[in-house]
Amino acid sequence: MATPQLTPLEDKAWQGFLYLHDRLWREIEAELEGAGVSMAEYSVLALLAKAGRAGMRMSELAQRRVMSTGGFSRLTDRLQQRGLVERQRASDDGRGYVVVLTSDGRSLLRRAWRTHYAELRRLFLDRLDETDLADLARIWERLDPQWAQEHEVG
Amino acid sequence: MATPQLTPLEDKAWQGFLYLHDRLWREIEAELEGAGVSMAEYSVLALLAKAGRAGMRMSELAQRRVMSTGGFSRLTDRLQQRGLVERQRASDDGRGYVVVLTSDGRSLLRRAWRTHYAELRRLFLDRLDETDLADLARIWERLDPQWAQEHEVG
DNA sequence: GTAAGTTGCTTGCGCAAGCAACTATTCCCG
DNA sequence: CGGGAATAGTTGCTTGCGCAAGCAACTTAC
Repeated sequence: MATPQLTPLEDKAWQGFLYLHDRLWREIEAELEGAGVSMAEYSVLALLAKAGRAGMRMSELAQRRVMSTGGFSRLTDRLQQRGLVERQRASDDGRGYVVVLTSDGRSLLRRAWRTHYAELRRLFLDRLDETDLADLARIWERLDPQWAQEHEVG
Repeated sequence: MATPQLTPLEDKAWQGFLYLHDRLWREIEAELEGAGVSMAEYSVLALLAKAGRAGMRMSELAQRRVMSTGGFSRLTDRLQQRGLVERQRASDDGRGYVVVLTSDGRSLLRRAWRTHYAELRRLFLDRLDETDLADLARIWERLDPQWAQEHEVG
């Protein structure tokens, strides 16, 4: 049996996805270093900001960040040690924790956001138009309808 | 000054990019484990296969893989120790090496490719049509014209 | 031809993340 | 209810990677 091949278009679509993700991630992370957070940390803080006072469960955060619960437990440790985040026992489930942003966390996030936003504009948003963004959104929906549903504009 | 906000569409396009990359990477990597290579290793072998007998310079491979030269040096060590790859002194520059796939490397890659291909179909290609792929290719070009040029279909 | 600087790769060190084993709590079913 | 299975999170260990310093080979300027 002959090994199947990717068409040039398939290859380009896939390779570009891998390459550009890594490149943008690295560049934004390098800039964020000035604000004192890694991309991973930043994105957790951002999720928590959206969650507000209610906070979010460890496990859900880990899932959204696509990382193991073990790894996430340590990430939370670091944020907590720096006073950016609090663990609160979940009222409805004694096994779990709800993670909540502290006011220090909120203000660090505000600072980091400026950097993050500037880089995002420079590397991503400024280079794409509405159509491109809509195309991307449609593609992510096709690749993971479940994710898309949870990110419905409601 | 008010902090600028992302529009819902901008947010979705960006978050989906981050999330889907990580999810697909993880799932494919999990399957590749059966073939005995990580995604990072796999993609180096694949680059080398394309390069053929001529091989590729360490530095170029590191760049394409978006990793540090130090990290790549170790990655090459691992592949070389397993006999999948050879370092050959570069004839035109005594500091550098050219990395070349061995026949063992080639046959491992062939096996890994089947797995990789199946997963890629399942998670990515089967869910998108030609238009989607073309949209992606166009978007990668806009995000990094230089990369696109190097990946010209010739 | 030699000194000053650059580039290609390697190496010591530290950190962040995964896995798997463990604890504590909750759920499920007889 | 009682006891086993499932779930939430933590911890010990391992691994892969980045950073920065180092070495050797190349380049440029004088």
